[in-house]
Amino acid sequence: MLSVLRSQAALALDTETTGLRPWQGDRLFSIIVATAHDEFYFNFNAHHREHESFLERRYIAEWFSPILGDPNKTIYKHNAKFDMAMLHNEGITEFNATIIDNEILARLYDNARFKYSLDALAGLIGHTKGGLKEWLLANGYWEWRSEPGEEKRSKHPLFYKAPLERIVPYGCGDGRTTFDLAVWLLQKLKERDDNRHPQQPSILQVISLEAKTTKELFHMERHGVLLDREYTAEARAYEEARAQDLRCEFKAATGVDFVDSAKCLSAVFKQFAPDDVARFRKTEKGNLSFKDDVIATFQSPLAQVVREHRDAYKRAGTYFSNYELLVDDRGRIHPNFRQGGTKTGRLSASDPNVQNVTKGKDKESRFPIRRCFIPPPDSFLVSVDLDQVEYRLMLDYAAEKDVIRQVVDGVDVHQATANMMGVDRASAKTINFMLLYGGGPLKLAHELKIPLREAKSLRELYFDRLPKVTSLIKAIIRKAETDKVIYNWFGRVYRFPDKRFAYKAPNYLIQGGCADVMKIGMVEAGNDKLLKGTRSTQVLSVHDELVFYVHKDELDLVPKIQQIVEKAYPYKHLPLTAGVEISSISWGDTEDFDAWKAGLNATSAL
DNA sequence: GAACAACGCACC
DNA sequence: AAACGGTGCGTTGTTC
Repeated sequence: MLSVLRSQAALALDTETTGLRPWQGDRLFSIIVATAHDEFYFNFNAHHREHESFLERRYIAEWFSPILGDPNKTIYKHNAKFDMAMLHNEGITEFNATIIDNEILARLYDNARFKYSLDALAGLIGHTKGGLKEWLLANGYWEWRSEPGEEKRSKHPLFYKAPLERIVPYGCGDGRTTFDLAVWLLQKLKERDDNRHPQQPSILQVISLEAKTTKELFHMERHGVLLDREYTAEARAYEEARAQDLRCEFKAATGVDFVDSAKCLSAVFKQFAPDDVARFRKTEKGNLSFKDDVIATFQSPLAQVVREHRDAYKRAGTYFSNYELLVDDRGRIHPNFRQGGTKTGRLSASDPNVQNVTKGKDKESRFPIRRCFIPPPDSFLVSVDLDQVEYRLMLDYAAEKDVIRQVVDGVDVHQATANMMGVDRASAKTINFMLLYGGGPLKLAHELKIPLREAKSLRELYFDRLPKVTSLIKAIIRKAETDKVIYNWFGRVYRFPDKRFAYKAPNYLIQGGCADVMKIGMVEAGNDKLLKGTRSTQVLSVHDELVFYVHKDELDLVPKIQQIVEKAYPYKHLPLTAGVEISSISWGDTEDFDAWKAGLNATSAL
């Protein structure tokens, strides 16, 4: 059987596991391999020890390392990084095979589907996923379990206890679907590619970049980011106490138990702050809105209590306590970077979402959240951040020479726009955002707090002074409407079957274009390339920012990383630039790299 | 209990 | 004619 598998150029591989937390103790108990014609079920489940398909767990690495370590093999998976993590737990460390993730292929095939689960995609090739979960729940193979940090319990299906006559066909079915789906998607993508305009870059290079990105992300996730557990615990306690005090204050003032819901707030504010009621705005669904910018204008001090409570409660819950629940026993957090998570090609992050960690004014708070994330003892935390990458890409695409000349000379992008228009920088920045996001005059008027008439004439002024950007945006929308498909600079494709959404096309093109710049940067600067064999590593990606741990003896890597990221985009008119920040303390304490270095030299000269 | 809608809010 | 893009996550309240 092994020689059969080792002779295959392409295999689908799937695992079955005790749970969804590879870094917090869950283990695989079976491996399913599918070839073009067959499926193989490998059972490592001690629960089925007596069954003839049972194998000792220690054989996993011996059997599967040669397959996953073979650079000439292609492995198809669904949610590849998860299986890689589970395999890594069994001692498989080399992933030299090309790993193709169906979710990512499916995004390239059609970026606007509602779901990308194996279940949802199986329909594309006429397969249906077996409903083992439902069967387990209905037949007593479950137990009550509560999520970490949660009180309420829910029924948890016990896959590892499932009878073999159920789980083997189920697992093999998934393996079959994974293989066939990958073949089908690759075929469809190649057919399209063959019919593309000769000047369009091939989708094959996008697929190849994504495959490399999968490995880099796996490496980042496996390594994880170090959590300052003492700080996090202290911060959580502080914010929880603050929230508690505010709830008491609310109760004392109103006699009502605080609940942050429209029901509670509307009752309370109508009674205690009738003057503010006049200012009430409505939500999209026509209900009373209690958004921060609404209640910030309230006269009633109760509104301030609510605002404060929201802040404390969110910091304690969404950030600090969540980190404590997700940290492993080595003090590391392993965020999940979802490679097929967005319509544009960006990454998304979850468990925790490290891409929405508060920034900016958060630095002045008692416990800034970014301080939770620290470098290891002998390393620095280095952040490389592309400067206004979306605007710059748009200017380069548009070849808007006058603005570009200013920017190349060192003028900030928004200031350069402001100079062209003869308006202030803030207005120019808002307009740039509008353009990038496809906003209309109404939104512009709202953002700048000016009458609609003025917003319209401001737009006209922009169109007049930056004609190249304007015509670029119009051309992209027109192309999306007529061709129903557009390609970014790297060859990533976006479909617009419905004309009504063509206004999103410029945003997809720019946002997704930047995403590919960053993916190239990640791979080139990553743990398989520049950082291979070093004591430094890449740890996080936040859209236009990459975060590294750079060992103290390897600081010469910093300018190299910076250069790689800046050079990732082959510009025509306007090069990209990246800012570098560094800290020996935390993500919340970074300072400009050059200034830091100058300070270091000054100190050592003493 | 589970699933969903609605809301609000953090980021780029 | 009119449209601000892309995310993840926590809580509340409703419904089955």
